[in-house]
Amino acid sequence: MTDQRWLSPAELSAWKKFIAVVELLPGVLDSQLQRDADLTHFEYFSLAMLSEAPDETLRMTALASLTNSTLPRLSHVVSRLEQRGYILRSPCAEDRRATNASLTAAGRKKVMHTAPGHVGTVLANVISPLSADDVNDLDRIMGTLLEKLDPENRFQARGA
Amino acid sequence: MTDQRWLSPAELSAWKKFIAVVELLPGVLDSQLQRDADLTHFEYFSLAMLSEAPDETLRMTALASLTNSTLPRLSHVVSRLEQRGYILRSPCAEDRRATNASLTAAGRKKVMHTAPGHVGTVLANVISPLSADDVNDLDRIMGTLLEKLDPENRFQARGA
DNA sequence: CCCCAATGCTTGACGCAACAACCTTCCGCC
DNA sequence: GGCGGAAGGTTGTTGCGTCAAGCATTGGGG
Repeated sequence: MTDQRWLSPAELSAWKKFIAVVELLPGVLDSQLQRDADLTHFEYFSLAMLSEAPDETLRMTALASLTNSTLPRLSHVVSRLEQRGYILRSPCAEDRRATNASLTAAGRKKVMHTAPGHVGTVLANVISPLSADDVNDLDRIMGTLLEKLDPENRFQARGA
Repeated sequence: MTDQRWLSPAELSAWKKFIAVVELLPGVLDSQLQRDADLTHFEYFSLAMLSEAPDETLRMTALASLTNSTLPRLSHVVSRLEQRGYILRSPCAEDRRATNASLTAAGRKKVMHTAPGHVGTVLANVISPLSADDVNDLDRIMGTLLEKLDPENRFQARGA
């Protein structure tokens, strides 16, 4: 904390732009999903993780790890998604403390129906403005940062 | 929305990592500031913007633009910071609808005292892991994205 | 000169996230 | 085999962000 180095001009420039993007991007994603599917990005992401899981089912803890959320937060969100009919909770046979969350047919349909618009937003706002080289650089840089921010690789548990 | 292109493997890889960082980074920044200064990143950023402004004073609208927030949000946050003695509100002479927000002496001290730790966190988690080339690439890529996400350049009103 | 729309900001109500407290089940150990 | 601690989830409370009004001021057109 007494590491009293400041940022160089080049570093400061990059940092300011980076933090601006970090603040703005979630709003863009959330707005589109909210408007078109009445889902937050976190809700969509949770459903998407389930849709990619074997049997479209995950333990709460596993899903919390994949979505980088706390268990209490996930529990609340899953409760809402369950009430809306997208997710079904069931006790886990192997460990009776645990709860499995599974995608319902309606949930699967919701994800499939929502994905194109979301992907379109990502393309329009992030991918399309960048060149192929930019995308590679972005991949490399974010990979480096993830090693710092998420050492256990919980978030990126699924392969590149 | 019927632009039914999907993401290429390279794009998908970059996107997954990027979104992971976007989700994780705010938490890292907020945690450090909360722990060491009892401030959210947004509160710190607001104070920092004021500290760089002429007379350490800005109209609410101008500050909202710099911090990329809505006016209601800013109004609430400024109310809290005012109660804590870091900011003073005063009516604007030129336009009696407007409100000026100024840094108090305590607010200035708070920013000066908080900045080093915050910069240290940024260095440790974002800048240090990257090479000089990485930083340049990051600057270029985020600049490109900002043109899409913030066309009016409100967020980056101050020079690079 | 007056009216009316637009601007600048504030306030109140509601929803979601973080934190803490709690209950249940599992497991290691004696 | 039963005791204590750890792991897995759920439930309340508090705090912040968003949205919808609302009030005051300004500026432009009749």
